[in-house]
Amino acid sequence: MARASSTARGRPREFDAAKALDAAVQVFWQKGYEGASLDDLTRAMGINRPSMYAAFGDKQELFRKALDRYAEGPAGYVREALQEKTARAVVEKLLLRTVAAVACRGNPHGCLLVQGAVSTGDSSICGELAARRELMVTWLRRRFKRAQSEGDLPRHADTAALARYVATILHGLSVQASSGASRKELEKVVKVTMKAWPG
Amino acid sequence: MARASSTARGRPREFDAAKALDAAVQVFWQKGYEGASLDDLTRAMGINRPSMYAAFGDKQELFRKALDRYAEGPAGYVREALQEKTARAVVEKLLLRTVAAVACRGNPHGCLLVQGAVSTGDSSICGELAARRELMVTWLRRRFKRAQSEGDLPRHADTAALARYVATILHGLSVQASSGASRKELEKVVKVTMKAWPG
DNA sequence: CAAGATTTGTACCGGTTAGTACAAAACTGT
DNA sequence: ACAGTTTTGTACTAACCGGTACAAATCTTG
Repeated sequence: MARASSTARGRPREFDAAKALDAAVQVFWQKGYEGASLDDLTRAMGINRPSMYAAFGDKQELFRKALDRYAEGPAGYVREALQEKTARAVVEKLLLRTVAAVACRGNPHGCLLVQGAVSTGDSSICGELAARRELMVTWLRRRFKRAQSEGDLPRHADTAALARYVATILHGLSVQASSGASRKELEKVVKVTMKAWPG
Repeated sequence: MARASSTARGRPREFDAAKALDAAVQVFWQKGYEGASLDDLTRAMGINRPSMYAAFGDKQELFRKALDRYAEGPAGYVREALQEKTARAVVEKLLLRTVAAVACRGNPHGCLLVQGAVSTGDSSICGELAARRELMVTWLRRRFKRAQSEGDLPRHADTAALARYVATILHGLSVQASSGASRKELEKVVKVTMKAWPG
């Protein structure tokens, strides 16, 4: 781990770690955790195996770092969406940006947190992904409670149920995209959802 | 392939092919296509490898037969649900039975069509699953069109969008279940969905 | 120019994968 | 009883998996 930039000793690395990680994200995104072999990964990253291990650790660690990177990059819109003014605006922005992300040309179809592995032999990875998906439910529930206290969501609304409902659609959109649904089709799904939204 | 029951010649097989296939369904359901190794499968099926190959073909064929079996068995409720009298009843029954199926104790959490593989190195399997998931959208769209002609769904409703919407929730429920959501939580999601359903 | 530190490329390791060859076993028809 | 047919169990293959040993290459420090 880079010694605080004091002075880098030894042979300097010849690749951009951030770019390499982005490439790894793409591979995991497309092939999932188990489907992505180290050959796939290192080829896409443009580095050889020992360089990968030195820079990122083993495959699991690389995957976790890819998840972090994904959350900041391609899925960075989630934090933005949660900051919208009303619960309705939060949901609409979250869903529309998700549609744009999962049905985008140039990117693998679907969400990495779903594509990565919904079931696998590696229960550690499976649990990690489940936990990260559950985080979305927690964020939504908190945001909806705030919305209640701010008056833009009915007081009788079941915030936990609504949060789970939105997360269900969110992850459902990912599956639809990986089934080949187009962006326009999924935008209609968002339209249907919003028409029914309380408030 | 069994010669029409004329007279079975040669050594008779010592296992029940249907039971063995059911066991394979369970393994694929729990571990996904790639995660399920032939050792896992044959062990659960109670047979050895050559017997499996002779009876079911290679791993892909076994998986396809497991999908067929799944559609008739654990997911057999889908056909029933589509025969309900109104679109609303169809959706409610479909979603509630899905919740019961994906969050059931004793069965792997989630739906085989999602758990099986949403992304994998084997694009053939991935496409097969995507196609089977898409079938659900087709069935729903047809059913909703019928509902329109029968008057229990508004004529201005976008049947394609509604079908995609319900399929989105359906597959989303599977992801939620594999993230650890309880049956009660998911039943609340269905409640939220139905409250917003037109008609 | 050395000495120490770090990265890079090659080549390998043991373990696991899907798939199969082959012979023994268990049946039916003659 | 014998020939023909099919299943069963063992043992194997070739390819691939994640991970690593090792030496050459490239840097900073003294």
